Amino acid sequence: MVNVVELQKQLQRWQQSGNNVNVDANGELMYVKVMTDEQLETLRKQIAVYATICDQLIEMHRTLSAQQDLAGVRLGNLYCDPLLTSGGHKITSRQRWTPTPVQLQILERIFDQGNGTPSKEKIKEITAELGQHGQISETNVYNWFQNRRARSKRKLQNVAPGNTESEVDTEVDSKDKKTKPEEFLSQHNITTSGGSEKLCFQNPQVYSDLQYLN
Amino acid sequence: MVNVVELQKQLQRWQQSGNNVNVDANGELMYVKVMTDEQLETLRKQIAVYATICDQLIEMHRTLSAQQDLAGVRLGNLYCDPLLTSGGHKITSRQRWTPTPVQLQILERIFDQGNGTPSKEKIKEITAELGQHGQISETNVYNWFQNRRARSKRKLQNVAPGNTESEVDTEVDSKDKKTKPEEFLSQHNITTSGGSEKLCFQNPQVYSDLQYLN
DNA sequence: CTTTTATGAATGAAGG
DNA sequence: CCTTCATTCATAAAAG
Repeated sequence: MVNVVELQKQLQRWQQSGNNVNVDANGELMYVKVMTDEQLETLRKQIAVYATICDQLIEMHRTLSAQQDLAGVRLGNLYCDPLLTSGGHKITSRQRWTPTPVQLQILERIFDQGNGTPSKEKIKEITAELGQHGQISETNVYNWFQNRRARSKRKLQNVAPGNTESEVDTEVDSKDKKTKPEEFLSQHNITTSGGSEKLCFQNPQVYSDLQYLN
Repeated sequence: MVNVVELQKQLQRWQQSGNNVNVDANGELMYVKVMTDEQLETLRKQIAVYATICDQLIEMHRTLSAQQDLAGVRLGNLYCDPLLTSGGHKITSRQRWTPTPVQLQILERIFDQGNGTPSKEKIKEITAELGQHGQISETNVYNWFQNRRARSKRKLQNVAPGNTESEVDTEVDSKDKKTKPEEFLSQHNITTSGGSEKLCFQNPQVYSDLQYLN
């Protein structure tokens, strides 16, 4: 196991050690530090490992944060004001559509008309109408109806059941929120391309003293 | 600007350069490589930068993927409730497959390769590969590709108007998923603790030739 | 300000 | 393929 966080320390130790020698390289005298081939190879390997880690992390980040990152890009119109920037507050606040009271009213009315099938055509019409009362997109309308139907349906299920069975138990079950994310790292040990050594992050050190974007 | 990906190359160049000299260090002759203090300091700085990047990425990853990641990691995937005998209380956990970060990454990569043909054979292969990173079935893979294609296709809707207007309309493009995440990195230039240099990733190199966990 | 709730959005799966 | 549904995630809004 090559511990990554040791890389710097090791180099530093070497740098501060007494490996200084006088060298007569090109005919003149130089004062340099010396590294054996073995030391050099070790260093090279470790750097390679570092590079691999960075690549992996970048890729993971890209995949995982696709939506969030995109959020900043995709909704070009969010009134995401130029953030206060004073306290290092959140930079990319994902903005989601919120229907205005008028829009909501219209939507509810349409929904109550029973036309359970908001076809593409309908969606366009509705969107156009609501657009006069605030910014909106067809996707918003589509989602609204989807959610509206699903939730009204679920509501009925909760009230209706002559629940003789121990069936419906989880209505509010999925409310756990504060799970800690430490574990993920333990799954990402990797192997250096040039060797068979494994490496891992030393959590306490890696997670501490972090001061980014500042 | 110190480009991080140059670190390895630079070291390699140095390693292969003709800096070999005979040194009389301790009274015996050694054949070693030589680094000037300047070179060494440069290397040290770059490694420090690397470390900082890793830390930042880890932290960002942790922050951004807190919930999602955990979902995948903490309970692998659908976890069969073996506790069903203990009391009649069944734990209705998740019944649907959720790709782990690694799986998702692989899937995205395959998808991006343009081979829009998830043939039977391919599916089997992919499933086998992904199976090493978490439970998965061929159906999962099939569905994933179906959904992925269908939904990425849907981003081609309101493109009709040659909308040169400064109209605040672009909410509809929220369906695009393939926007490049380059930007996120540009926001995370950092400063080395010992200096004032900035650094950034050279995207093409960093994002390419990634072959991890293999 | 912190916690809780309501709800817009994302996505795996099913049906045709 | 496309549409639709069920479930889950994330966040604006409300409550404390």
